[in-house]
Amino acid sequence: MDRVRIFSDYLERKGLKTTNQRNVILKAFLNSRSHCSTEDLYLKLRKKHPRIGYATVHRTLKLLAESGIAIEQHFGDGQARFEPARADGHHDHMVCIKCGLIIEFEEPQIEELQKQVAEVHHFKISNHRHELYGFCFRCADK
Amino acid sequence: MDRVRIFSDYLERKGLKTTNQRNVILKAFLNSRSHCSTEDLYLKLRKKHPRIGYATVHRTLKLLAESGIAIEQHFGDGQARFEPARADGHHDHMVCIKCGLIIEFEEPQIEELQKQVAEVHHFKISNHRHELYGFCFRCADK
DNA sequence: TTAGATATTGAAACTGGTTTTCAATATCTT
DNA sequence: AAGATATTGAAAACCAGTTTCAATATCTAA
Ligand SMILES: [Mn+2]
Ligand SMILES: [Mn+2]
Ligand SMILES: [Zn+2]
Ligand SMILES: [Zn+2]
Repeated sequence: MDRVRIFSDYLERKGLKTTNQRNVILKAFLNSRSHCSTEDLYLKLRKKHPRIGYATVHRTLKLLAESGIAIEQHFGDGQARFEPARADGHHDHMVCIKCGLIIEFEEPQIEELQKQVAEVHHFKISNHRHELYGFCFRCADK
Repeated sequence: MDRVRIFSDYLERKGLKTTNQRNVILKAFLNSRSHCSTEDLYLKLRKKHPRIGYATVHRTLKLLAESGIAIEQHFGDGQARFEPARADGHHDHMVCIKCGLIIEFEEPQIEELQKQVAEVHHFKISNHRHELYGFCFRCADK
């Protein structure tokens, strides 16, 4: 289903209202490069919509995360980043600690193993974070 | 080698000084329950050493992390937690999002797979985080 | 041992991303 | 169209963490 629809359904279910700002922010978010911070998106929006406030951008990103359209990431630099959830499912990240490059990866065997480990401890996983920090191909050989 | 010695060697190597506060904080940290925040350790210390300041506790925990004696963790509640590094090596965590219980796990196969994934992308891992969030055995069945 | 150089300390101020407040405005329901 | 309710943007508050600074402690070299 269309993500615009998913969002308006979510809003209705929660007794919230559809507004112009929310629509504009949703569209800009979906077209944005991945892993953008509130600040990133706010600055990008400001060009065409100078009256939208930072607080509204951040509130809307939180709503998008709650509705499942956005995934909130924390890569250790102290600011939240958001990326559109993918239809093709979950992925994890490698983060270059020199240049900031983010590489995405999927490894079904790891997912399976972590599921097994959780079962051993009678732990019910609701989500997880798996991040590799280090040097990308470009930064590795200095 | 004794961790007290490791720390004083580290301080000397960096041109820093051995002080009473640093010794007291190191000992309290090593005896503390794992995964304690600066606040946790500060409050614990205050009973016997009411003149030690919060800033000194936090500065010392950072030094302990730099020297390899402590590992700094972030479990998504916005505050850093520290645990003594183990002689028996690395481990990862499951965090109960209801009661806060932290379960530690080691899974060499996952470590090996993540190493392989990194190699495919010519990425040189310097450290990683792998955390499972969900419900512990006690909280799972409500 | 002592004097000078240097680092540390604790309290308080500051930082920066995030969250909340609040009065004005927009949306929704009848 | 009017009343009820939610949203908005600017500014203030929040809060873990970090920095500042004058007083104090540690270290080094006579
Ligand atoms: Mn991603
Ligand atoms: Mn641990
Ligand atoms: Zn890089
Ligand atoms: Zn629990």
